[in-house]
Amino acid sequence: MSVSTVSRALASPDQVARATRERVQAAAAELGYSPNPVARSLRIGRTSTIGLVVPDLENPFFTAIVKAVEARARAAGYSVIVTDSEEEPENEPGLVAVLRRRTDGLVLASSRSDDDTVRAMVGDTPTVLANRYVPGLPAVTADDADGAAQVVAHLRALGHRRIAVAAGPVASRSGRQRVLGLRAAAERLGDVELVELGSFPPYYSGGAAAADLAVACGASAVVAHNDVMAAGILGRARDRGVHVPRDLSVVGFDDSTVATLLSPALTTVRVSNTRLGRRAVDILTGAIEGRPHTAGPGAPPHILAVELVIRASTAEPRS
Amino acid sequence: MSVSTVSRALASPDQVARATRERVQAAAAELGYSPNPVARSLRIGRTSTIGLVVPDLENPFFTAIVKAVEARARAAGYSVIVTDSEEEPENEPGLVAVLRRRTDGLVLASSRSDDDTVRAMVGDTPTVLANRYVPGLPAVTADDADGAAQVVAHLRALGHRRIAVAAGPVASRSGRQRVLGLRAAAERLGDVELVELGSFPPYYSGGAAAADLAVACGASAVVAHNDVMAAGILGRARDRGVHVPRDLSVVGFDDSTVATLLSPALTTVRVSNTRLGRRAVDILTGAIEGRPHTAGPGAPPHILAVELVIRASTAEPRS
DNA sequence: GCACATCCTGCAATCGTTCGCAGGATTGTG
DNA sequence: CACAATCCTGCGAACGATTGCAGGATGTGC
Repeated sequence: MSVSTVSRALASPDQVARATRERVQAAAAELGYSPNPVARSLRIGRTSTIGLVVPDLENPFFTAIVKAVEARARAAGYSVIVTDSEEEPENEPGLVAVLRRRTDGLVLASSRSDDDTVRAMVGDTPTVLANRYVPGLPAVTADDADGAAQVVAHLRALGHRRIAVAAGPVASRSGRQRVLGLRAAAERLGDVELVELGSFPPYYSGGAAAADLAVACGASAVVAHNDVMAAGILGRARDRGVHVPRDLSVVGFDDSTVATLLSPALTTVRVSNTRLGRRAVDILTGAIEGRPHTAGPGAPPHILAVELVIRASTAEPRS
Repeated sequence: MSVSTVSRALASPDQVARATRERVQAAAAELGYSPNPVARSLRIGRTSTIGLVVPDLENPFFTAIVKAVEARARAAGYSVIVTDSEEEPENEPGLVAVLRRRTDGLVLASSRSDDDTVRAMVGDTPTVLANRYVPGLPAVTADDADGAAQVVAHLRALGHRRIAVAAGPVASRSGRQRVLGLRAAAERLGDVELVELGSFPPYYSGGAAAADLAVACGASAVVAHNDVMAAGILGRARDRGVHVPRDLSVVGFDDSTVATLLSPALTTVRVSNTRLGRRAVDILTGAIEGRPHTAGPGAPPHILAVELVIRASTAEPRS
């Protein structure tokens, strides 16, 4: 029996006679044989592997993406090579360059590089952007602006009229969208005043710093760029004897795992990175396998709905 | 010029004349050529890729390992394929089977499978266990027992004499080691009494459940299996009006990112999964590249020292 | 019994490298 | 100038699969 027959028996069973096929399969099972994926990749030109680049593998915001991407890719028969750009834009091209050679396509999460650099480094490799938009490339993002609008509506309904914003890094797409969304919503409503603070580093320390400014400016509520900063606000407020939510309402973004761990549990905008990651993989595998593009070039980004999760850190203002 | 010359010019520059070498390198730079890693892997029989299996890619305990493994592997010229076993032991053999074919070696973090299954599924693939020990396989673990001893010493020094333990899953190696270590330390000291509660699921909810039992049993301090459970204890204590640390001291394990986010900030045993992941990769790449084994078969596991980080959740007991 | 269609199977090329081997070019030495 | 030693370079065979193509075996109909 020749290797070609074996190959066919395993890969396209209907092309070989039943007797032969069964003989092959029995032998394969007995010997524990399975085709060498490296050789297979070389011949067919596909590796069944995708690459994922994130700025920080330990940041809960990204770990949710990693988990979702890995799960979805595995379900679709792909392995995932992950890399950490360590928040440095200049690391990205190098990482992408090695990934392009070993994978069939890429998911770039929150790329910190500018539009042209992104386009140049991915070249013609099938690529999907997550939480980032570059004209000409498929992308999936959360509807941060809408989340911001929901936050403003929620706080206003509770009676807040003066709301502080603890902004995150300006380089972050979602950071900008969130501030823009809050600003737009406040203007639309007319009777709520927005006090923009920052920007702050998106860590606990940044939140702590913002807390003092928020209290000082007389706001009855503060919206943080993300949950971790909200944690910093909570911690600093407690240290200063400012009671949350009685004296100050606090809202986060992301609904990361810490949101429920804090006390009071955090009111936050849930951006489902699980869905985001899944969707990115679906689009990517579609492009790789040549299925009709859900996202042609020039298509708008897929925007996922977000959801305001109300917990214990927001309440009516005191007076 | 033949392909072999090009190959040599790029891979082993000293084997080709300087003039040719420079000509090749110039051309390669101009055309943006680099050898196809897939073909290379096929020929030399190595993929420069390692596989990493973790029970949950989103659990902060493991994300620290993922981050460290990826960083160290990248520095050593390897890519990392990650997979999530979803806390199901029965998923592991399948994942390992596909990884073995595509990678040069594996890191198995906190494998949930029993010893024989672990040995069988990895076969002769170079493998390093992280936070798990199976006789005959290289392993690196944290010194949980010592961490437990440090906790007991700390609490006893503060004046605690009745300490509750909120145990985690019995299937977890570190879970067992921690309880065993606490028990041994208490017995050694003689004058502190250990009240063992649980086991509980290692989540916020498990901690909350443990909190009530701890308060009821009259302990002045409680040691949780990990930081997330400690967060649950903190949250439940606040809801019930039990003040931490005045009425109850709380200690966690892991020093994960949440430890500092909580308030009061958590006293916890820092097990450096960064060092753990790094060390695992060092041993693995050593084995792959045939360097003198730091860990021969039958060698004891590498045990990393841990460190008690004292923050605000422990204090002298009230009376 | 023959022509023809159908179905399988094997041959051989191919994917893009690496590397042992041999031979040509170059250099050095007497 | 002859000869040996040294140094490069190219040839061609792997690595382990997939797949177009051709031909042998088998089956069908008349």
